[in-house]
Amino acid sequence: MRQSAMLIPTLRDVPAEAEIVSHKLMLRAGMIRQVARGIYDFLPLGVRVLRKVERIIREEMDRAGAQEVLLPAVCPAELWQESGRWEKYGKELLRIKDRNDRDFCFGPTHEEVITDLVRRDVRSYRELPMNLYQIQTKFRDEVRPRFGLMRGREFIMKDAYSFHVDRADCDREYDEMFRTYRRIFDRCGLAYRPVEADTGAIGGSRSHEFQVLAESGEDAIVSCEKCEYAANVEKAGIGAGDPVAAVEPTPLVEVATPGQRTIEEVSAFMKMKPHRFVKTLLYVAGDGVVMVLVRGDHVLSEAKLKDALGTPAVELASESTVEAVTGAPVGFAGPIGVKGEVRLLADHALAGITAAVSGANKADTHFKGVSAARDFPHVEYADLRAAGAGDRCPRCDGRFTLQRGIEVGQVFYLGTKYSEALRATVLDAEGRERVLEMGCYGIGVTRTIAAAIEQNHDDAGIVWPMPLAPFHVVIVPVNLADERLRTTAERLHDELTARGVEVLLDDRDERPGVKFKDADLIGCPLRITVGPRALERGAVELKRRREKESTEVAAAEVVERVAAMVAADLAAGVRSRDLDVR
RNA sequence: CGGGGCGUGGCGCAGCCUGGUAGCGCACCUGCCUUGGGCGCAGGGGGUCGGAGGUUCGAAUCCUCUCGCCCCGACCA
Repeated sequence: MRQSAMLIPTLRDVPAEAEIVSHKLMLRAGMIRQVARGIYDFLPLGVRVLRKVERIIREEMDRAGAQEVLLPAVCPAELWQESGRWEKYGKELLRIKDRNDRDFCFGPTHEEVITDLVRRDVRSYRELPMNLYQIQTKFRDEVRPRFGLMRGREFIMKDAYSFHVDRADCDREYDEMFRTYRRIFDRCGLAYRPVEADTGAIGGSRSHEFQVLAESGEDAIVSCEKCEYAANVEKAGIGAGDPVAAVEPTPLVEVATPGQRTIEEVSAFMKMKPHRFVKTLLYVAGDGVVMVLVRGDHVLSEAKLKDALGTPAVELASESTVEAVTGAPVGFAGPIGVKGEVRLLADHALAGITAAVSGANKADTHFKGVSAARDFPHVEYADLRAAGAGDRCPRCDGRFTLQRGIEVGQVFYLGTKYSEALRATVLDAEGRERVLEMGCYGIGVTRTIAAAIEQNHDDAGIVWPMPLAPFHVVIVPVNLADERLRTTAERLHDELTARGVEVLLDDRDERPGVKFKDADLIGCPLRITVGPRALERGAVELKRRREKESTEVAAAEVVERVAAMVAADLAAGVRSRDLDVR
C-alpha cells in the first residue's frame, strides 16, 4: 500500500482532548478521530487494526464451534420489558422512538434478542448445545466516557451466548470459552491475566475477566505470589489475615473532633493510625438502610456487599438519609447508639478490634476505646472489603500482589435468568420442557486495541505486536528523487506483497526525518530503510520497531528475511496458547 | 449528577484581567533550495473568536443564558 494514497493524518501536537497514552497515540497516528463524546471515526489505519482483532476472534470462535450471527443494533422495547431490564437498566440504555412513537433502544448487550431468537427457532435438546456470537457496534450511554476507545459510549464488542440443556454442559462450554479467550489474547500478543470476577449487573453466578496488564488500567487485580489464584480486588477472597496487634481494651470515651470527618482527618487529629479506626458507611439496599463497617485502612467492595446482602444493587446513602439515621452530619456515623432499625454489617477484619475509634453519631464527636465485642455485639460479620497488596490468598499461604488491568473480556455463567424471563425452553429426551441454561462471553474489540497500545508503546509512538499491526513492515526510501532508491523500494514492496506480507510504502515526497517520525508513531513492527549509503553496497537497512539499531541486509535477501520474521512473530503468540485452564 | 477547567484557522496556543481594525508556532498552497530523524528562503490562502441575548459609540474581551469538550468523584460488559 502506498502511503501517499492513504488517509493517515498524523499529528505533531497532541490534541488537548486526550489524556492517556493510547488515546493520544491513536489520534496522533491518524487512526481515530472523535466525533462526539465517546464516539469515534475509525480512519483507514484504525480499521486495519480493528479487522486484525476481529479476524483473530472469528477464527478462534469458529474453531471452538461457535456460529456467527448478526443481531440488530436497534432493539424493540418489548423484549427488554419482558426481561425486566427496560426498567432496571437505567440511563445507560439509550432509548429511542421510531416515527410511530414506539420505543426502542440501541443495544448495549444482547441477551434478550438472542434468547428471543433461540426460543423461537430451537425446539429440541438435540439441537443443543449451541453457541452464537456476533461482532457488533454497541451503545452504552456511559455516565462518564473517557480515555478514547478505552471507555467509549459507542464501541465494538464480540458477544457470544451459549445454550444448554443442563448446568454441566454449560460449565463445559464455559471452560471451552475460557480456553478460547486464552488463545485469542495469546494470538493478539498481549500480556494479560484471567481473574475471578464479580458478575455485575448482567447477573449470573460464575465469571472470569481477562485483564490486560497496564498501569493505566481502570481495574485493580490481585494475584497470589505462590499459587495461580487471581481475582479482581472487588471479588477476591481474603485468607485469614494478620490481626492488628492486640491492645488492652480501654473504656469508651467521647472525644470532641470539631470538623474532622474523614478517617484521614480524624486520624491526624487524634494521632492514631487508620487501622485503629472503624469506618462506617451507610448504604441503601432495596427498601432498607444498612450500616457497613470496615477497618479504617480498608476499602469496601460494593460487589461483596451486594453478595452479602443478596441484593442486586446498593447505593451509598444520601446526606439526608445519613442524618436521619445517625442523627449526625456525614462524617460522624458509628455503630454505637444508632437510633433507628438499621442492619449492621461488619468486615471480618473488625472482629475483635479493641481500643478503636468510631463516629459517635453526634456532630463533631467520635468515640475512642471502642471494642467490637463489647460495644457493638449485635453485628453480622462478612467478607466486605476489597483485597489489597499483602493480603493473604484464600487458597494457600501466599500473599497478594496488586496490579492494574484493562478488562478486555469477560465470561459469565448466566444460568436461566434470561431463558426463564423469556421462557426459552426445549424438550429433553423424555419429552419434558427444559428451561435453557445459558452462558455469555464478551470481548471489547475496540478496547482491546487501546489496551494493546497501552502495553506496547514508547516515547516515539506505538510499537505494535505483529498480529495487530496495521502493516507488518514499512518501507522508507530516503530520497524519492533518487531513481535507484525509488525503484528498489517499489520492487521490495511488490515482492513482499506477493509473499503475503502487508507493506506500507512511504512514497510521500517528504524529508527522511518526517518519514522516520511518522513510521515510529504508526509503529509497524519492521522497517526497511532504502538509502544511498547501503544501496551502494547492494544492501538495505532492516530494523525492528522495538529495537534501536538497524542491520544491513543484502537487498536480494531482505524479502526472504522479512517474510520469515513476520511468519515467526505471527506464530509466536499461537505457540504459547496451550496453557492449563486457570 | 456533584466539583473543577477549557472552547480563538486543521493541530497546539497567546490575546480577555484593564473593551478600540484578530495574532504566533506547526500544518496547508506556489516557487526556489534541500534530502539519513519533524530542513532553509520568499510569497500566499484560510478564523461567524462555540451559540443566543444583553451592556456599550464600539465586545474575542464585560454581563446573562445556552451548547460542546476535558479532568476528579459517584457509576460501569
